[in-house]
Amino acid sequence: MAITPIHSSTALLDHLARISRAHTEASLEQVGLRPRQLVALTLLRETGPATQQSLASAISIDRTNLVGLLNELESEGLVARRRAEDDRRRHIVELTEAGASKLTAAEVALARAEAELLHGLDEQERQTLYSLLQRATAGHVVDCTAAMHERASACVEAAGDDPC
Amino acid sequence: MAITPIHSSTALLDHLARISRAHTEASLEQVGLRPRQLVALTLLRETGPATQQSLASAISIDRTNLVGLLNELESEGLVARRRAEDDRRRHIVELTEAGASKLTAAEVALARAEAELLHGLDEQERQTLYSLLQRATAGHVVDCTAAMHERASACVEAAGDDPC
DNA sequence: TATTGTTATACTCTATAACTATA
DNA sequence: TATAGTTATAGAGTATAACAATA
Repeated sequence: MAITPIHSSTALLDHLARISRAHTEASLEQVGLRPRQLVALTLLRETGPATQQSLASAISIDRTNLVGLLNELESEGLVARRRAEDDRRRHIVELTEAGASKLTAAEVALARAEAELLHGLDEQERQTLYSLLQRATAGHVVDCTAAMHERASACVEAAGDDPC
Repeated sequence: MAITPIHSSTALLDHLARISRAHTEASLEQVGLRPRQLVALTLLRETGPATQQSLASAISIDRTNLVGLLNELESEGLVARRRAEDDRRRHIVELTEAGASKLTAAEVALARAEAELLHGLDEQERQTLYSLLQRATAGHVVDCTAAMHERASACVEAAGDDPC
């Protein structure tokens, strides 16, 4: 039985993400989205409506930078902001139908570039990678939706250092 | 047999890489490395000595930005630059023993943060993810080492749009 | 007093163009 | 003329501090 070597996925993740951006840049630009906008729309679809603060922490960008990002998306009608009724300090952000359509269009445009990115893997392995990425990321965003903000304090107590 | 849904790993990759950076930032800073420096050292270890241009394309950063990155690494004795004998325009970059040690130290420091990042996956799944990432990235860097630069023209013809 | 969203701003990262030395 | 490395610099991305509205 061999000694388990040090397997740092950190560098590989950073590396592959960078390669991915290079490959998908053209496809995204063609649709008119930037990488973080794609991530934001994807997360809004997966988790539903969210406050700006929960969305910011969920996609790991600063809340101050999310403002401009949402301004752009909102001006294009891809997301909608409304005041939360129970706490008028909060904005509830949600994906519009146009946003969902654009997201689907982006994914179609990305499919080819992504196949090129992952040409070293066969179809089943790509499914496995997707599944693992999905579950790995899900462990960090699942409690951050707007619908759950009432349970925020309990969440923080339960999760320890998870800032959602 | 179900229709295969659109599985865009692009957003997930970008997302997880960003979460990863947030988690590993402290560990890396503690060792004194930045993310791209970690990637550069890792790739130099995997592929051996490389020219700056091949290294730049291999880790997907601009060759102009690689200069400053290598200046820092070289001033700390982590990498060494020497002129290529057969073509004095080229620099051959290689990992020093100090660089290899620092890389190992970084990986040890990262192990804990990485476990936290991937807490949604069990040990076998983490191994699978690592393996998939490694093979996915290997498909983009395998022909870019300095030892292969003699075969560069043949490589370009064979690989089509691979710019190495 | 604390929190949400916002603005202004400094800092880092990335990409483009031009220069040198070698080929 | 073309290429490898370098420099300078503009643009995009990111983080920090302060403010207004609300709790």
